[in-house]
Formats: sequence, structure tokens, C-alpha cells
Amino acid sequence: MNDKYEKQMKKGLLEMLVLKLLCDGPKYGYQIIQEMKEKSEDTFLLKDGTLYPILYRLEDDGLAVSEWSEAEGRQVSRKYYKITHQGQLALDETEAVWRRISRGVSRILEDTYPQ
Amino acid sequence: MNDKYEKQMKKGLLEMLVLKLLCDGPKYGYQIIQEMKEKSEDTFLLKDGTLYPILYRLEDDGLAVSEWSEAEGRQVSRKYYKITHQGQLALDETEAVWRRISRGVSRILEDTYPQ
DNA sequence: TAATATACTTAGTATTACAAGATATATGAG
DNA sequence: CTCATATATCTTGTAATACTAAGTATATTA
Repeated sequence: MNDKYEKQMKKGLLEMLVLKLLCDGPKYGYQIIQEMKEKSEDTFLLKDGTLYPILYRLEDDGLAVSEWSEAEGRQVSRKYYKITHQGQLALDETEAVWRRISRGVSRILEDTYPQ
Repeated sequence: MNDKYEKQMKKGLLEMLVLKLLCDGPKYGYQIIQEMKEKSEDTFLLKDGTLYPILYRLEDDGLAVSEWSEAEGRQVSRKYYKITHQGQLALDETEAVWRRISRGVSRILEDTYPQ
């Protein structure tokens, strides 16, 4: 029932969060899904069908670049994504937008004006 | 440029914020737009083309009811919206979803785990 | 009289989270 | 050795919604 709200509220956030996770080194899709789940304590349970389009978008927009890992022994092939300089700039902007929106919501919900 | 993020991030929030504003009494469209702007300190600048569909949705979903004001003197006719009991319940749920998402985002952005 | 503010309505567009289905390899249990 | 499960990626289609843009109409002010 409130799945609807949750889904909508996540719009625009996931791209920012994925970029953020890429800040401490290149990561591949499956790994991102795991870390997102752990770090958010089960709040952001990404489906692969959600994540991969996000990664393609980031790449199309020049915010991340990808590279297939060389097959080391029997390792399965993995596509590693790395944040670009432009991606870092975009992340900074997006975080600022998030903070502003978050503060705006707080002001209305709590009807208080934290500095 | 980061308009895109902002627009997306607002999804699902506006409905909650409108409901919240209706908590302290019936209000009409234009008034909601003004209060949203003031209370959020210019973060949520609703266009009328954004607000009215939200109000219709709230009404369709039984979360609010509307009533045209009687013409008092020369006053323009206004359609007042009032939150319903069901709307109050939905608001409570939505606020809970917001808090969870907000906390999840914080955990990833700050990589800290506030209690 | 004209411009601006108030007040509501509607049609169409762009974006994105997700469901569902597909493909393929690696690993562990029986 | 076989089968189930975990790992790993990709694609198509759908639903939901913020916004643009256009329209209608009245009230107020310069």
C-alpha cells in the first residue's frame, strides 16, 4: 500500500547513492546491490533490473566509466564501474540538492526551522 | 542541469507535504502554494499545474475532501480541501516511510550509523 | 483601461523504479 | 555427477508523477 510512496520517494536518490558508493573505488553491479543493502540497513534493496539501467545512465552521462575485469582464474566476468571527475562534481551538486530538499521537508513536517 | 535530480527527488514528497499542510485546517489551492513556499523557505515552489492534480489525486484516494466556499461579498470562489481521517492515517504512514528513507540516505552519504 | 494577482482546469511530456523474463557461470550439498 | 543456489549481467514493458503549457475567469491596483 505505502509501497507506492516508497517507490516514488526513491526517485532520483538511487543514482546519487550509487555514485556515492563508487567514491571509494571501482565496483561491479552485484557488489553495489549488496553494499546498498548493508549500508542502508535494508532500506535500499535494489533489484538488478533497477541498478543496471542506472549504471548505463551514469555512463551515458559521463559520470562513470566501466571496464570488464580480466578473467582471473575461474572468476566470473565482472563489469567494474568507476566514478569520473565529472561524476564527482555531479555528486556534490546532487548531495546539495538532497540536503536542501531534506531540510525543506523537515521544516514542513516539523514546522520548525532548524538553522 | 541538476533540475533533473531536484524534480525526481520531489516525487512522492509533494503529496505528503500537501496533506501535512491540510492538517491545520481546510485550505484552497493558491493558499497551499503560498504556504508551501514560505514554510519550506523557497525549496518547494509548486506550480498550479503541479498542485491541482495532486489535490485531485488526494480526493480520488479519499485522503481529502473538497468544498466550494460560498461567495462572501466580492470574494472569489475558492475550493477548500480538508484532510480526512483516512488521509491522516496515510500521512502517518508516509511520514514513516520518509523518515526511513531519509535515514537510509544519511547512512550512505555520511557512512555513519546514527542510532 | 491595462496590468497584475488570484483561482482553477486540463492535455501532454519526460523520467525512473520496478516487475518479469532471459542468459550464463560458479559453488556446494547430496 | 547432478541439482539447487548464489553470483553476475541484460532487456522489455509498465505505472506513477512533477512539470510545461495552454486555457478560463474574476478581483485588484496603477
